[in-house]
Amino acid sequence: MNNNLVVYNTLTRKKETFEPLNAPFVGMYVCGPTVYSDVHLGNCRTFVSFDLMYRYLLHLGFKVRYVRNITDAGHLEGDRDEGDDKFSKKARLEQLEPMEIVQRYTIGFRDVMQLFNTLPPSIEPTATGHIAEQIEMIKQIIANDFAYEVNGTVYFDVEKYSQENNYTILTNRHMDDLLANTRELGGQEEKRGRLDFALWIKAKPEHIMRWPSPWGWGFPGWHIECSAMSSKYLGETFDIHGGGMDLAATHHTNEIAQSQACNHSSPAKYWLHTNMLTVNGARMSKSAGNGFLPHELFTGEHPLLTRGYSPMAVRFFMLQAHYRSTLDFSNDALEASDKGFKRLMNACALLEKLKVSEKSDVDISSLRQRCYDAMNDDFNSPVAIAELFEAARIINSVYDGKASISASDLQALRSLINDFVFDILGLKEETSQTNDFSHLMDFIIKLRLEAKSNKDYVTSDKIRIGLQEMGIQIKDGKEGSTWNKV
RNA sequence: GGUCGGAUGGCCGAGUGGCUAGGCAGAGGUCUGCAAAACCUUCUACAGCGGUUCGAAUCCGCUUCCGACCUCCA
Repeated sequence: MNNNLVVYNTLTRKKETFEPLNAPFVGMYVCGPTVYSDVHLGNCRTFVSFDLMYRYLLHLGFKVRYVRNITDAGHLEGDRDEGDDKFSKKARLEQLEPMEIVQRYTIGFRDVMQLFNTLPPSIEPTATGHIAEQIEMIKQIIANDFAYEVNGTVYFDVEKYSQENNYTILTNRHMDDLLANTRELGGQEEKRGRLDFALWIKAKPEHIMRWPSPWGWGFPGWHIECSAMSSKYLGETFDIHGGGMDLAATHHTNEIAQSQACNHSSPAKYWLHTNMLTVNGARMSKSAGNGFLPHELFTGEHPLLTRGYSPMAVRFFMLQAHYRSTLDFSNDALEASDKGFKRLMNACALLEKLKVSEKSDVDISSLRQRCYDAMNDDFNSPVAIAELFEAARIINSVYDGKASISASDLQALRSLINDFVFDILGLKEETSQTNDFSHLMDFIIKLRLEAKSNKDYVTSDKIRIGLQEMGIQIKDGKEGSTWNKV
């Protein structure tokens, strides 16, 4: 197995050689969406980034169990231990059952993920489907004396935990500062420490989503679901835990604490965090109201966009930046990526039309190695894409008769494109109904060729310009004409 | 205020001690009935000020500016 993979581990704040606990098996847990509203593009970026990692690990030959949860219960509005969870609040607004909300946005999420050509996870567990596991875990944490119950609500005792453990191991903050800077919030009288967080929350009478527990009717706290589900499906310690950077300070910090307090073991060996998508330099987020919804992007129905961009062009745009960098979202940036993406895909399509020669003046194997080097360096897709544009240049040059390629090099080039462009980067051609359409186009192109050989340029231009207006571009070359959608 | 991360050419975005990133846009050329595409050549760069070094965009210090997290968010 080719494994020179190095990943940036948030836990150690440096790049480390990726060595699975139990190779060739890899356990990867990624914090999924909270399904109380449409996913915005920032969410999508995270899942596209982890899709890239998943695909690359699979390509390297690892047997990956990829678990990505659906959070459909318990997420509170704000850092309060009282108040509504997001599902019942949204449900009242829309006059729907909470599970109706969950169903609607779960389906929406999966549809969008499919449009972005992400592979489905191996397991997609829901929080509501794992209430029992969460209760068991809370019971164990109480038994280990790291949690306490007050009036039907169970809190995690952060200060006690931090006496024996490094609570802020993931973000390197000082406990003193945390204690000094935590906001004074209402309704927290029953907590012993101001950093304590809820594991189980007592349901108020009007609260719809509720389950019985040893502490009465309630619902799970904000972080316990991921601890319970990751350990259930991947074991107490697994290889990769991922999520957006915004989750590190609170959600992941608390997950680590819960797992340590429950199992006395660290949940994951490598913590991988993806950076934020920004708009005009500020983070795209639901609360900031600067979120782009996927369909706004695809249709172009947004004040900041001049036109729509296809899911694959957007995926390509995301992959042109490294996952740990912020990526700024703008019409100009998308425009540039869209053109580059089409250039790459057009070259890939030409691959089947190349003529082989005796000799080759291109070096495919070193190109392939450079693609591996890029991906092995913490999944550096932008560098890999730069190398693939070199492949595109080679393809175009051979097609133009300005370079030659041997049969074996052509085969190597084909497998390079297949492996990296389609399998690893997860890009795909977007032309729909290609089959019927292409017969038609062959016929039209033949007609135009006849007109051209009769020097009937009025007709040939009429065809070309007419097709152009329909979004189909004719390109005349030495070997005849080709076409593509614009 | 604390913690962390940034500042790269017209735009996006890699790189991180010496060697072209790449894409888009711009300029010139080849090809071409026209157009487009493609190919070739080319232009614009490392926030500022010091320091280390034979050599710094890259390391160190300071300054300025920006962002994220510390409150739900991927």
